[in-house]
Amino acid sequence: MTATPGKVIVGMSGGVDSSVSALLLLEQGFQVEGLFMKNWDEDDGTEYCTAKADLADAEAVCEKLGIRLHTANFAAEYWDNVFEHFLAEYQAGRTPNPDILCNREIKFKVFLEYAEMLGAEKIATGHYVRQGVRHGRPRLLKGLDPNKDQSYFLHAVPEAAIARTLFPVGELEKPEVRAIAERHDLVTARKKDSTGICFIGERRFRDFLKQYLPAQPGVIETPEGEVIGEHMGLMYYTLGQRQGLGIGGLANHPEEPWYVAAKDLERNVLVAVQGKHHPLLYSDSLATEAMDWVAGEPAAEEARLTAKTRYRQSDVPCQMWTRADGGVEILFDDPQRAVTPGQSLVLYDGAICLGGGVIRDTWNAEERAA
RNA sequence: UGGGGUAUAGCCAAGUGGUAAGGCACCGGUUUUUGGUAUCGGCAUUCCCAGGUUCGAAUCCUGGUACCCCAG
Repeated sequence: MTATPGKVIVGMSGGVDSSVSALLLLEQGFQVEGLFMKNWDEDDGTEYCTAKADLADAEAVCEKLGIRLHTANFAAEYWDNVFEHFLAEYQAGRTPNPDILCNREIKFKVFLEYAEMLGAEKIATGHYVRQGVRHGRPRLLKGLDPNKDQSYFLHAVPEAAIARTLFPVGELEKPEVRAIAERHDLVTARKKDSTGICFIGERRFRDFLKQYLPAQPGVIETPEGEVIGEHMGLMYYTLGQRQGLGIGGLANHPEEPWYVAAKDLERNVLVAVQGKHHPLLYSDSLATEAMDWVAGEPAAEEARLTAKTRYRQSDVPCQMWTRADGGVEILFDDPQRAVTPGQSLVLYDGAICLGGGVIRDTWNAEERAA
């Protein structure tokens, strides 16, 4: 179908950010329509209710704004292109970030194609990111509100998809967004921010994973090999984790909490250390799988940049080297806590999000020397 | 069945006559479009049991019980 100039489809989640995005685009003169996606077929009653409530909220907002709301179900694509990878990663002992894939594979691919089919020129989402242009090319920039910046989640989206997307709330801070919603009497104005895996929602994590993967219990050891507890299955734990270890007070050990330092898949042993800043929790270098460059290409073969190893941490200075296999190697100026394989390293040049890749290996200074 | 020691919350552990510290674990809230992290709050009317002394006992006395150590 030929694109209609000025026609934008907004991904409406039923939250305040997408609600205000649609509103702002209308005020800017775009021909706006909404799309509510349901990409997870519920397996229990509780989630069914929240998805239903979200749809109802999206409908209410669209009615208020006088725009049309489409609905679509991409559950098959979500399962094949996001969820199966998610499960495979857990099975391999890593800690995946499904929402990064969800953006690349669903919101900025399937949704974008669907919007094109509806005759839209562009899509829009409620993400807190901005766009800029550098050397004549579109750039993904951090959101203005440092507390809400979501560029980490969009680093794997292709440059071309970013160029066709509008991010109306990226130039705002969250309180302003809520104030705008309040002023226009949108039902989502005071709705709590959603959390949990996108489209799946908040779950009791262990119970959720247990439905898909078999758990193999084993023991928890110190790095010295002392058995100090039992784990319910390595996949339930991630590096740096404190909650859920169930290790109480031990005679001849300090009164400090225990954290996951490593997973020994071969022996099915979880290795824990005591104290939040134990050296074994830190690493100063890493290597990634093949990178996704939202900026189109690596800045250079070697560069001084900043990077995040997880969402909601401030980016820290590092040295980057590209590798022939498409991955990069990173050396941080300062050791970073709980850098976790499966999570993504995302690189920044100032406010520009360059791209990122899944962390494959990590090392500390001693390991590099060896 | 000789001697010695210890019994306080799920765990570690303060407290030796004045009305049960602290930590870990766990549970709940907040933060958060992953998993985590962080943060706030909750968590022993009761100190192995039964008597006794005392105005008052986890603390002193008596008798049990359990576990540990040494020696047999």
